[in-house]
Amino acid sequence: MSVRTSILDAAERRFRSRGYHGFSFRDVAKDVGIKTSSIHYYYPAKGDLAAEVLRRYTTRSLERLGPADDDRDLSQKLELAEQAFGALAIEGDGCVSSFFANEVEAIPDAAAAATRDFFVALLGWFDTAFASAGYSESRSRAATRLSLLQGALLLSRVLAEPPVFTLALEGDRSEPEPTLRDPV
Amino acid sequence: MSVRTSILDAAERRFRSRGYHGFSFRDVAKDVGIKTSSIHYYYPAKGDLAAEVLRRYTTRSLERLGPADDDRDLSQKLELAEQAFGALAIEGDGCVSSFFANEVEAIPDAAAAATRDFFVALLGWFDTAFASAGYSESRSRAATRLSLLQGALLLSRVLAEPPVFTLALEGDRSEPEPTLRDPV
DNA sequence: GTCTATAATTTGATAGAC
DNA sequence: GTCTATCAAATTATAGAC
Repeated sequence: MSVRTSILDAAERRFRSRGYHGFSFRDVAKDVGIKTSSIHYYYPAKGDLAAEVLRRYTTRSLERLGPADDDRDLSQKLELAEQAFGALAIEGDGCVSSFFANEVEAIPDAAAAATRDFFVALLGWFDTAFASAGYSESRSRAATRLSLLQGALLLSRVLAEPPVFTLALEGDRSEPEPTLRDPV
Repeated sequence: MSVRTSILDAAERRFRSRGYHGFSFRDVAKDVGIKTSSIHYYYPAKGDLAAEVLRRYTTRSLERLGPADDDRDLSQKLELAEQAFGALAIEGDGCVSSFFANEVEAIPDAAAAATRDFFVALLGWFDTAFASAGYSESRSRAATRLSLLQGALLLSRVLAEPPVFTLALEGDRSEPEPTLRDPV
């Protein structure tokens, strides 16, 4: 595996577990077994490294999910997405999303843009999946679905209890709450 | 208003918009109009300041929501919670939750503990609200509800579009997706 | 209580040898 | 490409005068 890839891998792990400002070039250098100046050789600034990690993550995520408009069942697609997020919950890491969510105003422009691109891409994927299955209001359904997955991941991470992720998804399959769906 | 309170207010704003490591004592000092050493007088370490901000936020949130088991309708309670999170979405700030969600492993113990306490408290509030309304599986419903609100807030923040919050909540009120609720 | 001054460390980043 | 050496700036935090 190339040094470039090793750097990306190590940086991704650090970004996911500690946020943008939660680690330094030294940490990554030590992880990879090189010196900090070598990281700068591949990625001039920390923001460049972050943006590249995010772009790779977006690509990988979309590949894992597959086309949003192919002939698979909607349930199959949604379940796949659930599994993808669930895997992150078990690893105990955050998603790239929560990644820089709170720090979005405190990171370089390139990294912030890549973060937004990730959300736009995933929201679009869910939107297309719902629309191609014939559902109306596909965009709000997409926003709901993505929000639920993100939030569930957040909870399981903060509470350090992966089962919380499953619990949150279970609640979504219970009988609907009439009073909520028909507000007074 | 006391200096102590001004410090907490300024710190809370900074924590919410930039994360734990996204600002320095200098920023807060400048916000308040004092010197950094004065902050240390009230809060010896940054972790103490963070923990206090979080504890205050938890208390304030619970006060705003009111008792989870009083005789108000469930829909009324849920709507209040929705409004509370929605207000944050409009302000463009994150919730204390997303606060340190991703950084939870990179912040002092006291702050991490206070972050978890917040989630436990809010999860408990929803749980009690559902249970006292006679709903079964109140805990999974609570996890779902809190996840949805957190995730919707996250999305609206990253996409810098407060309406996304409303959109995500709307999707939850649409007709359920049969295939999802009855997985193959 | 608030300040000045400063310590001690860490940070992202650069220059240049090999 | 990877290293050594180093920089300038920023960071949390402390000591002590007033």
